[in-house]
Amino acid sequence: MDSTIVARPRDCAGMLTAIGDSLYVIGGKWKLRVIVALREGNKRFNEIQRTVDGISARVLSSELKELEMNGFVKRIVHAQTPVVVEYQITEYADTLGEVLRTLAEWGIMHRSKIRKER
Amino acid sequence: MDSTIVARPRDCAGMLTAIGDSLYVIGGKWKLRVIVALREGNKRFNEIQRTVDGISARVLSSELKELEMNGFVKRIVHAQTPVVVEYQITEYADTLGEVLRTLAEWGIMHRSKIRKER
DNA sequence: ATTAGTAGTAAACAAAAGGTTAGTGGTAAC
DNA sequence: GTTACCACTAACCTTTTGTTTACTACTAAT
Repeated sequence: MDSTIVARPRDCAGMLTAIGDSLYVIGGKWKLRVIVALREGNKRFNEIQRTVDGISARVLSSELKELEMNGFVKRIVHAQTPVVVEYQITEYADTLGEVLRTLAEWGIMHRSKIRKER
Repeated sequence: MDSTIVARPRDCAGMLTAIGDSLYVIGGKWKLRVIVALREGNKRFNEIQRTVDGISARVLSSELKELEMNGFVKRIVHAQTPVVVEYQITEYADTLGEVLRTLAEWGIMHRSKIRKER
């Protein structure tokens, strides 16, 4: 048993720092989308770029570096002709499963609400 | 029974558009934090600004306008001396409950992981 | 009488995020 | 022999986001 606030941030302050922590790592326009693309089994740079609609090579490159630094992705270089680079999703990225699920569900719900309102 | 893809986006394309839809509305640095602050019962402009650490008046003002446009917040003006403005969270904002919960839980988990790694 | 709180807005600016274009050096298909 | 794919990256530019300061016009406390 621990007495520190750890599991359920019902209080506003705890909720705010916890959500702040999440957004610091997986916030922004692209990070979650790249993770979703990789969960499907996509692996190569251009493949990811084709899957994640609208992302530029420059931005994808920097997002992948940050995702690697945070332990969501492993970069594997096959030093052959031509150089093939694989991006592999890690087990740690699986901890985002619920976040992705609830976000996707909410997105679907919201879209259908908008459709009805027109 | 409907045959359209609606409930569970296991496929990557559906997941990507659904998450895109969510981020379009609740993405960015501040939106979810302002919603969390309002869920606690906070209501007035300066009160929200004090709760959401780091937000400037200008940004809070524009975030509140967007949140109002998207149906998460109602702005209620009590035209008295001095003018008091209440920001009330709507029922629709409650649909974000699960999203907030999973994000907060992940944030807590991630922080403790980082702590262990040091 | 000064200070602080009420809810903001305008202006000017800085910083962060993102887009576009062009290019590397090699292979492989048409 | 031209085009296209591979995995990027540098340079430059635009857009978005955010900060700071100052200001409104009135009230309540010290």
